[in-house]
Amino acid sequence: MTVTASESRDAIGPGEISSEELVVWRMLQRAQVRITRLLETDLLVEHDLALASYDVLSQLSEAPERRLRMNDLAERVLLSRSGLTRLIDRLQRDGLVQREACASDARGLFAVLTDAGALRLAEATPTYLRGIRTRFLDVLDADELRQCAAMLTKLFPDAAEH
Amino acid sequence: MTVTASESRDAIGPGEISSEELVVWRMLQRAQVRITRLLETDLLVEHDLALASYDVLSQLSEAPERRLRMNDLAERVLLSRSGLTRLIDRLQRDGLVQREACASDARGLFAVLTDAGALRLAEATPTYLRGIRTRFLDVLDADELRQCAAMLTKLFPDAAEH
DNA sequence: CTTAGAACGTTGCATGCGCATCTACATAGC
DNA sequence: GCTATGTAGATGCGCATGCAACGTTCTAAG
Repeated sequence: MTVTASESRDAIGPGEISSEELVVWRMLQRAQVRITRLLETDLLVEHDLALASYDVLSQLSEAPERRLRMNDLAERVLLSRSGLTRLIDRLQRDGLVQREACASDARGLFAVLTDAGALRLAEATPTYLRGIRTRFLDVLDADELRQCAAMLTKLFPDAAEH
Repeated sequence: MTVTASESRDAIGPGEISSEELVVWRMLQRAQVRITRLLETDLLVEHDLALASYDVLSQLSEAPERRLRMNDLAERVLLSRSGLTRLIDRLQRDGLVQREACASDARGLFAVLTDAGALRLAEATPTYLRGIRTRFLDVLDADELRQCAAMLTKLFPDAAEH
């Protein structure tokens, strides 16, 4: 079952995938995990803020009236509804976010960014941007960045939203 | 820290990052998370195998004598040592892997792929390859794949190993 | 109006992970 | 040889997450 790249362009299994292609996928996985971890530890060390928390604050700060419905927010930060419930619990406990009822739908709640949350976000943002720049953007030139964007758009046509 | 100014006309913060660049990063995050989740649920549904478990089996199958030191394996699958200890516990309980002492270093252990593990891997591999192909490889053409590989190599020069 | 079904958010539960710590062994310095 | 430091792997613990189930509220069919 060892994947020996004997046949150059040949299929190595039912998937018709060359070993070079597989390597690209593995590299992508490794790169993404490693960059994300570096970013997260930066935020944790310098601002005691998890990456998921940063994402929530960031999304809220860009939303109209600094508020989003729980469901909507969960989708944007790629969390399950229950996961977001707990995360908002923590952020609310820390005073960075608060819940507000929704007038038009009694089932719904808004997560609203507080002033303290906006401040915390502003403090952490330089760290976040620096991390992305040094680990990702600086390494690629303008052409590569365009190519990257094009590929990502093909991979997930709706990924550009938000 | 190297400031290789990406020459962005509309720098938006202390990090000198344009909003387009930030969007690329967000898209990358979203794409990676979503592809990984789809892949994982495929494996879980069809073979009751987590992605991390698949990675372990896969790495072992490619290693000489189907065995790797715990430490080495942990690095390859991007897991902490304790995380790998528990994962190998589970795989061993399921008979897919077993631990063997290391002759040259009494502290060390090998994780060894069993025949049952190799079989399970063989069963799951078509699902895995199909997922990567349909969600990733099929979407990109040969040029894009080369560009992708080039970028990843720049991002992590050592990411190509294994 | 009534009722069935869907949607929103929360909760119980199980899981999987990382950090700090521990023990056993290895290696360098004396 | 003997001690000090480092390394391999396991363990206690806490935390974050997802799934399934629940109550509440909205919506559509009759």
